[in-house]
Amino acid sequence: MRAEALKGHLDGLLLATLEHGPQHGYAVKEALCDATGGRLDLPTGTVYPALHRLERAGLIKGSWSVVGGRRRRTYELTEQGRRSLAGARDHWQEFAAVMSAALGGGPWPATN
Amino acid sequence: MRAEALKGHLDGLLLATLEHGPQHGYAVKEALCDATGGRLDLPTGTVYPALHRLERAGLIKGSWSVVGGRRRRTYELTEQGRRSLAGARDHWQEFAAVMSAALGGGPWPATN
DNA sequence: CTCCAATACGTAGGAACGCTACATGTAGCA
DNA sequence: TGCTACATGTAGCGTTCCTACGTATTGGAG
Repeated sequence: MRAEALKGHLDGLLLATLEHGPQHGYAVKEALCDATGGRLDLPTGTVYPALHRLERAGLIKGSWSVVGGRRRRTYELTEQGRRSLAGARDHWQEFAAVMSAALGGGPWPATN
Repeated sequence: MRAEALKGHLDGLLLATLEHGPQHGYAVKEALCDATGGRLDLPTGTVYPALHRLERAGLIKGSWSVVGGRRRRTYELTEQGRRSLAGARDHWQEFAAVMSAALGGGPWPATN
């Protein structure tokens, strides 16, 4: 998967992962990997800065804890984050429609 | 549409537009605008550098001409460009599948 | 005749993003 | 002892698209 392809779409993925409940960064990364059958195995250098960015933006809220001797920062969606996730889903629909219209080769990936 | 969303996906769109036949830059921009119902109205400062990039990469081939007193650079797909377009479509399918799997809220945009 | 929009090309500079590479530290197993 | 998995973090880089210009022609509105 091309690196640039993800740009602008990562935030939505992270928010969507946190929608299932509070998670720490490493768990988010693993959850995304699992949800996509290993096709989206993000480097930690991508995940952590993105989470920091989301927290600065007020879309998620983090809190430190220690589990099994390891420190964790657990994040959960804020109300604003929930709204942003809904917006991200809308934007994705829009973007996918535009891409499919312009890229051609079958409007929607049929059954795939 | 968020600016970042397009990153990494523009090349495929340009190649797909040129698949219908040779076009000059401005016409490509207009064609994309039309194909998407005006939802993708790219600035020329995005289109021209992208075409230059594709030409440098050997995916398209340009040639100058003059029509109605205006100089035009008409581009057409190279064989390599055709292969790259096929790859771009595959990558888009893959990417869209990953996004839908992780973003949730209905695997495919249903009937939309 | 003048002005402006549309057509048609171009570049410079900036902002944003994700990745690579590295650093730190714990737990657990061979 | 050494390695892997877990868990977090930052600095710097490369790519990409956008904004804001600049140039030039054609043709229509006023």
